[in-house]
Amino acid sequence: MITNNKNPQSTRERILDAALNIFSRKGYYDTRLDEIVDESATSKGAIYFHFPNKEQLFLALVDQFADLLERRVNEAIVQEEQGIQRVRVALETCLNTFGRYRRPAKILLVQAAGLGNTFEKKRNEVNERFANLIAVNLEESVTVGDIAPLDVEVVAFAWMGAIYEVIIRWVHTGDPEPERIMQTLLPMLLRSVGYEQ
Amino acid sequence: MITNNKNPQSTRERILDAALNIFSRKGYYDTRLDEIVDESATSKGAIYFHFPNKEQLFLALVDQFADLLERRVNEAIVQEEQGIQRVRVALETCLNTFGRYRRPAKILLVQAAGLGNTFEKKRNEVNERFANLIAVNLEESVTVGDIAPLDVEVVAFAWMGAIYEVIIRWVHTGDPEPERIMQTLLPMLLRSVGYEQ
DNA sequence: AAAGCGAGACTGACCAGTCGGTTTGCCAGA
DNA sequence: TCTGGCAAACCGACTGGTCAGTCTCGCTTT
Repeated sequence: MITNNKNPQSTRERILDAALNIFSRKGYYDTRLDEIVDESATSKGAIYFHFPNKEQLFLALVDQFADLLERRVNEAIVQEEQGIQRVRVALETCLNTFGRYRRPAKILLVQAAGLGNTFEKKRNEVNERFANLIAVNLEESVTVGDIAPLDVEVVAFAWMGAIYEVIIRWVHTGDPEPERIMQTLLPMLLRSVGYEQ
Repeated sequence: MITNNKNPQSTRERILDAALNIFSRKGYYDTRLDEIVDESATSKGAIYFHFPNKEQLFLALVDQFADLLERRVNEAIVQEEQGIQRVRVALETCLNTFGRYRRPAKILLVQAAGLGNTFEKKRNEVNERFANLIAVNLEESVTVGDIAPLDVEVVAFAWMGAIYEVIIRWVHTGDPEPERIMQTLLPMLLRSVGYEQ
């Protein structure tokens, strides 16, 4: 396991790290590649060696975090038996993960919106992935009889929106704390589909 | 009421109209001022006579729509007596207004996010206005005894997020239709605070 | 004639992306 | 164990297109 670097982290990782920091702080358009170069202590050449362009560098971050989130949710879900319990742990895991990874959350939730059509496509794609995950498990909850039938698609998107907005606010202002979010949002969402804990 | 224009619409309005069209279609950064010039059949000079810069032109649109929305919600609310009924018509009015004004909605909900700090500030400001409106009326519902006590601040933001996300999806894809949104989202949100129609 | 309004050619800062060059790691052959 | 050769990884000065904003001029209205 030999690296060609004095630095323990690979160049690619250093770039991703720096990009995450700056993008999450300034947003896509206000971030200059040269800032990423400085922060990562690499060079333009290195960036363009590892990534085709600025856009793809950004999207790599989005994908990276979306993958992580999905993996965690799936891992958590399979432990539970079908029905509302799966829905609950899915929500818990999302909230937890966002809480633990504030900067990636900001990139995914905030910075990836309103950047033009390429980014919107990506955001839709990611959203659809998660909304679908929720919808499937809600549907199962209905089948299993945990909750009454409802329009799971709309509910799934509404839930995501609710989570996003509260998290975004927390990302911006540090308030309300994850603790409080968990205590209010989780029961509220479950109640919204007619499930009283 | 004499204008110095052959065209019935004032120049300022033509600019705002064109800007709305293009911004909502392409987003802030992908919109060229020259496109707005073409679409509005005016000139750079006219734009810079009426607006200090591109950013302010965009924000003028955001404000314009936020004002409209707030006015409508307030008008609707005063007709009802305090408590959950006010909450219900506030939601109804929001959903209705977004439904009727698709392009402005897109500007407010999508294009104003992720554009850097100036825009985020504005978005927060607008959000806070509406979240507060909701929170106040929820608080009253609690006082009046329509619903059990809860963390109205978190709920308010969660509701806004839920509405936003579903509306955004509709704006993008045309689906689900406002009808369906109304039928699912409204009861769901009310249920989330423990109020069964 | 002066103010109000608008036209549109022009400018210059900015910054993503390029490109010729260097360094490093690795291996084959002697 | 040295050597030379090669490619992958990396460096950073430079470029060229882009576009927000400026500026000068002209028309219209009072």
